[in-house]
Amino acid sequence: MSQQIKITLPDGSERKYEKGTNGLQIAASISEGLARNVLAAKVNGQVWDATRPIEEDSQLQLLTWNDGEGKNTFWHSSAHLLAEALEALYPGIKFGIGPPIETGFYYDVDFGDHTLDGSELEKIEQKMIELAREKNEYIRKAISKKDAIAYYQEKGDEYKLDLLEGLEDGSITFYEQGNFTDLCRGPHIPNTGFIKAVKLTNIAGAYWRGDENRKMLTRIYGVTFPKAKELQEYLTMLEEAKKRDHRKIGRELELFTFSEKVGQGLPLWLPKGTLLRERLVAFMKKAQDKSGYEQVTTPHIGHKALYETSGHYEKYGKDSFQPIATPHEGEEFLLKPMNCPHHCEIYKHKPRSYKDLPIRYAEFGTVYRYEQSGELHGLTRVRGFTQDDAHIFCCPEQVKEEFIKVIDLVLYVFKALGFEDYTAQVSLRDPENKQKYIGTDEAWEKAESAIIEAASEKGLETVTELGEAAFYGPKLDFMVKDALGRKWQLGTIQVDYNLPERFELEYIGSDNSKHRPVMIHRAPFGSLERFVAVLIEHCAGNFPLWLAPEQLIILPISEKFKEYAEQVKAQLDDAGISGSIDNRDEKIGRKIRDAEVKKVPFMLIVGEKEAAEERLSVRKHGEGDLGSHTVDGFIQYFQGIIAESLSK
RNA sequence: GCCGACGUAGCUCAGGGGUAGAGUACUUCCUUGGUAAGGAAGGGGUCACGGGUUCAAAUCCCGUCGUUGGCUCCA
Repeated sequence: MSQQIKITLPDGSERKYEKGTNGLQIAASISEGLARNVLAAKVNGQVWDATRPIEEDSQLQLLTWNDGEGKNTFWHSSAHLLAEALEALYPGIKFGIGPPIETGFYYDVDFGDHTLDGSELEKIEQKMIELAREKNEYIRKAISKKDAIAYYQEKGDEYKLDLLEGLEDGSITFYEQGNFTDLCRGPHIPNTGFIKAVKLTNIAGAYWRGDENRKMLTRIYGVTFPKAKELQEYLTMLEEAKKRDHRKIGRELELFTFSEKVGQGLPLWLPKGTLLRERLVAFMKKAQDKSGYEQVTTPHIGHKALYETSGHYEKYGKDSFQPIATPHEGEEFLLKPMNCPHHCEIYKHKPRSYKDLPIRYAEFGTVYRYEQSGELHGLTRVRGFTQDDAHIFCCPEQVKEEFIKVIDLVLYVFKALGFEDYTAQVSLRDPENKQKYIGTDEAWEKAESAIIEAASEKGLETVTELGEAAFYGPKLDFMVKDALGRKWQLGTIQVDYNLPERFELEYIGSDNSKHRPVMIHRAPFGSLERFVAVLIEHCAGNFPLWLAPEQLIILPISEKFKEYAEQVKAQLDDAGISGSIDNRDEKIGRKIRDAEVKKVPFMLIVGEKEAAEERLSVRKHGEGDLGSHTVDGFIQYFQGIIAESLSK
């Protein structure tokens, strides 16, 4: 007589099954459709193969493509399928690791002498589809460490042997599908037949174990789907994302450019891009003025001694732009990589009282950092950029309150610009590796708890990363994704107990003795460059009216109405609204099309009717004809939109 | 910095051992047109740069620079 086990489903219902029944069988007992879609089973909180027998009473959740863990399992199994195809096509190659990633999976492979060409990917995709059609089961096998080592020694795969070294005997499993066996913890989908659509997206080099001193393997990225249609949708989405690429839109809208002669990673802002920047700067200055900041201005270079004092020279000197020497005296100056040392010296220019604190110095400071050439990317990663930087000098008791105020400012900025989808990351130091950081344990602990408390008081949802702190202090970063889903850090708030120490900053307390202030570095945009890049991708170049570099354009029906167009322009100018006139010898349809393509928010069409009635035909970008308005009426409407978006 | 790919007109791209092509943009002319492309003509490129092979290189080879997808790094 067989034993029964009790299975509890997520809805709380309980069912009895024979001991040793697997997730797939349970699914089949519920519905055929469910059985067809089950990728894995979550048994008592652990993701298992759907085909793995369940031996005791358990909580069970059947995972499908709609579950993140289901997708992960699917892609992980796809990585194995890729490996199987590769082994069939390139016998003798060696394998590193092949995990699922946010979208898809990759496998790191050592091809020996062969260099994989992008044109070979199609052949590999076909092989994968061919193998998928065989519907080979993924078979889990426990194996002893000794046997596993023997297997890979025989195969000559030093990477798998390296991985095995870190594994404990008794917990090692192999997974086998078709003719391919891989060292793997699992879990996997029931069989390869679930994989219906395959796209290998790109090839890249990747160091074994991420260590640049080890061998570089060939990393093949791919993505797979249970339905061909979903692959099509994914590819369409990628194409749409490419259209939002800030590099493309930046060129088309004439916002910025790069020049080989000027140097890589050094953006050149064109007039329209500069206007956009200036609007952002004005916006930030206004918000900061309200929050008690004072603007300061400092030079682009600073004496080497300044950075020796700050500690930056010791830490980054070798990997920075090298010092600039004076011709005769041989004094050395550095291009400033950050503004804070300068601001510390401003703080120091006179004695400070506790009554002066907090002091908040803000500067749109342009800094220069030597970024590795391979790391440069459009405006998101450059070598010269302008931070919306500020440093708050306060007494220790004020840290949390100041921190909260800065969070408010960051959230205000994000809201005004429509960034709703961001993550807030608290970066703490790596407790295992404390010597990487400057400063005492006590100071670090104080700073870290101030951040955590401030974030929680603001109700901010945060993720915490150990080891991601700056060398001088913990921080709270705001990250936003670009069009292609790559994460970028924008706003940052960082507590610093270190620089005040190094610069010997002081204030006189109410007890008439000297005390050390705490510094908070903060930049809500992060850098204007990166912010603009992400903003462009966020709105696909359709900037909110108050930011648009070209807010409106007047389109005369024919040259007969040029004079009236000029008159309208003058009226708008008087109201502080600037716009140009399209006086080209083109039909109105053409002028409208060109303005639409340039994403100009408003088109004001003026012809016989409008000139006679002293009115405008208003057309809104992306929406079309808004009908006839008086000039004053339009001005009110226009200013109303701006006022509304800035009042949020 | 490392691995791979790419570099032809302002832009998007075709071509490919025998001194360069399209569309678009630009200029001029015709047209004076009412809500997403009116017509015609014309100008414009050391085919990234430097070497090599060859009777001949934009094309093949090597190097440099730049761009790009990753990796590593990121005050």
